[in-house]
Amino acid sequence: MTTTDYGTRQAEKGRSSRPTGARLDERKAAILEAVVTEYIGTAQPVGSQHIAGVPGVNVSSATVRSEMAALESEGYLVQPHTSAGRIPTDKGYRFFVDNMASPGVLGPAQRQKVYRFFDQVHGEMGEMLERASRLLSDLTSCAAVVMGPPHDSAVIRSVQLVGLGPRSVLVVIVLSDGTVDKCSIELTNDASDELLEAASRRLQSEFVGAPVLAVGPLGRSGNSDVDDVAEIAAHVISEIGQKGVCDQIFVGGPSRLAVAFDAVETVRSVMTILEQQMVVVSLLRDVMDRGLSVAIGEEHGFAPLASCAVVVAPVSVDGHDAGAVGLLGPTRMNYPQALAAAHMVGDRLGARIAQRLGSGVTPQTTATDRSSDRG
Amino acid sequence: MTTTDYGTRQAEKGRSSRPTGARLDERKAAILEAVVTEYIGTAQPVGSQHIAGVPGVNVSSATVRSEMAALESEGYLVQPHTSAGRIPTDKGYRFFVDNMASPGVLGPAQRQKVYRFFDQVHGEMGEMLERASRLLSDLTSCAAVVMGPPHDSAVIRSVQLVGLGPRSVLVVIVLSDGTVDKCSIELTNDASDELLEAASRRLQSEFVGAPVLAVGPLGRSGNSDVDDVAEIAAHVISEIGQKGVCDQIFVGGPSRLAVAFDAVETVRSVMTILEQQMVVVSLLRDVMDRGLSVAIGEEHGFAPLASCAVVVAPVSVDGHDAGAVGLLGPTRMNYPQALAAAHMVGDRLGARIAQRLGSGVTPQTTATDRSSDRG
DNA sequence: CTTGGCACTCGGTAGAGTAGAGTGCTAGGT
DNA sequence: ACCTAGCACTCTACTCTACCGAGTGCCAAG
Repeated sequence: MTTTDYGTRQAEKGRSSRPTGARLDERKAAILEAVVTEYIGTAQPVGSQHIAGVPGVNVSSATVRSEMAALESEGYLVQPHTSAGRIPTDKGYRFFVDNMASPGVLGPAQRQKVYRFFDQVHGEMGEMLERASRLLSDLTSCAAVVMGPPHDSAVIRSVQLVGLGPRSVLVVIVLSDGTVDKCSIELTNDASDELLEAASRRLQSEFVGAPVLAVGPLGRSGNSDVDDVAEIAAHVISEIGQKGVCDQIFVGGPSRLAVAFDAVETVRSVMTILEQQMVVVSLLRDVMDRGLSVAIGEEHGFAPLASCAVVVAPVSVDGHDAGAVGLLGPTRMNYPQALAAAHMVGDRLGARIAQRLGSGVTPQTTATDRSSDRG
Repeated sequence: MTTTDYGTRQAEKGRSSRPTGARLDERKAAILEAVVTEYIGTAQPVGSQHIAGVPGVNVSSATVRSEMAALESEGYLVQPHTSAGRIPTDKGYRFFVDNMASPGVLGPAQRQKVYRFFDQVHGEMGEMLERASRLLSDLTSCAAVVMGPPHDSAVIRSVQLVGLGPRSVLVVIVLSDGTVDKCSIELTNDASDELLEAASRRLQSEFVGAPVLAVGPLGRSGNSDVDDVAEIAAHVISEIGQKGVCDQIFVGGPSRLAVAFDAVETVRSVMTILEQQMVVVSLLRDVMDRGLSVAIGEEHGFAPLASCAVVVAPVSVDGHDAGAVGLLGPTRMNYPQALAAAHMVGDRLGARIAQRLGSGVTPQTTATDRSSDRG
């Protein structure tokens, strides 16, 4: 047999490994990686035979078995039941993710999709984010989340009052990040177009250029009618600033969850979560604040999503936080692909926003960025 | 054997009924109704015994059996297999819906929810519609769709150009129905604030008060810089008008589908449909154009939704089309409840929009409307 | 025309048996 | 000291069978 001679003595494994499994010797790592890869692909418990053959693990199934038993006792794998194959635990996935060779590459077809998307995308910011969420979900077959830039660093570019009915006024503000927010208010008295015009001018001169978070009460100018209207408007503007980021979230392809999970009950509960924007936002922020780009299973401390993994990638414009993209899927999601897709889309999105805003990001940065990804 | 002679002559039931079953005698109708009601509640095939007892059908199970057999041969019921109970066909549901005693009433708790919602709801139009879709899905445990007013009757109230970057401009338009639409454009040359201001004024004077559909090419005014910008802006505005209604659609509670259908495959395909706004819009419009408020199974001619029923209710403001609300669920959905909820929310929504816009709808109309529903 | 009775049908469930995948252990080889 | 082939064992998934029960259609009596 060809199996007679192999890595005779790749043996020093158990020696160098710390008890809690902070580090695994090379062969264990290779086996774990093979198990995870296989399980991600098939969703079936992986037996030692399937692993014995893969390149990088040129040992017999018997050896694999004993290594797998060790990996199980260290908490990286579990058996659904005796005499079944092994399944990775959250800890197993975590090791896999942390030790992934490359950050992962998208297939050429998928990268092409991304490039074409960002070449073609146009229209308004929200629309772009929404379509980006669909792109991401398309690439990864996961549910995707795209979170727009937080308002807290945004500056007001325009304030306008538009009369809709005699006492009904729409306050429209445009922020420097390209988002438009709006809120309708009801007045106690009829307001003429001239009055609204005057109030608009007052708000413009007061607030344009100011950070949206800095909007506060307005001093009286003397014209009490104008002041009344402007005061109410200033109030809702500051409210908009407070509520901050929550508006700007787009979920793409939740239906992917229905195919990713086979238990209907799981689908239902996960989708219910996804419908609660606040929860999703805080989940993503929390993961990012902890400096992670992947949260697996219970790592995010959010019980209803214990069977899910979350992948996040920041979007930054000129070094500033400009939101994030995220992926939600089963813990056995394709991490290399998901990470690659999330980071690539996140990068591109940031570059696109920068370009659109004509902010400090230079064309070179974008170009370099891009060629490095292509090469 | 008992099998020696049968089919004596309970045969003449076929006699009085028209071949296509346009009309059913009272007892058949009562039995059909009982079967549908029971099936809606339990999702289990309904046997003759369960029906024999219900008020309105005070006959023995044997009689019910023969009537059910007749109903089956007329196409109102089917048996999943011999010696199972009966399940309504689409035709059966159709009869049920068309002959429902009342348009259906919501339970007091649910009506209370609706009233509270419309008392408390505030903020901008889109937000209200979105929250309404959640309300509806809450009330009915179906996926809900709320479609905003079509733009085609809307008049432009305001046009504004806001500079975001040196060559990046956001076109913001406010329509008379309270919606705000926006689109960013890229210029080939840098534009100063003054230039944008001038172009804004030009667009304002040209288009404010005009129906959004009437926006067309702009004549030259002489100042070519201003004209260039204004022309591009006019173009995107007319595009916004064209794309019309598609922006304004809100889907609430798609996760309900995951509990309503037990087959994961069905969940996936239906949800995929729901993610395609265009399709949903045309579906609702189509059903409404055919003068229906319910489309059951294959009635809507949309194969992927053959196992679904769609309930729609128009939203009208002062007699004009102002969108619609819809519900999507399994064909065995609770039609009385769904119809009642959809119509009630549709009505209230129309009244609320009217009130907000201060349009021709008088306070009385609203008040009457409301008390009639309450009484 | 209705109803109780009866024979029949057929899906769902429970139990037994089997095949197969996978394991842990051990003895032998390098 | 480690790897590997072989082997006995375990346990799930699947099949087959029997059976229960809900439900039906038909009939004969009221």
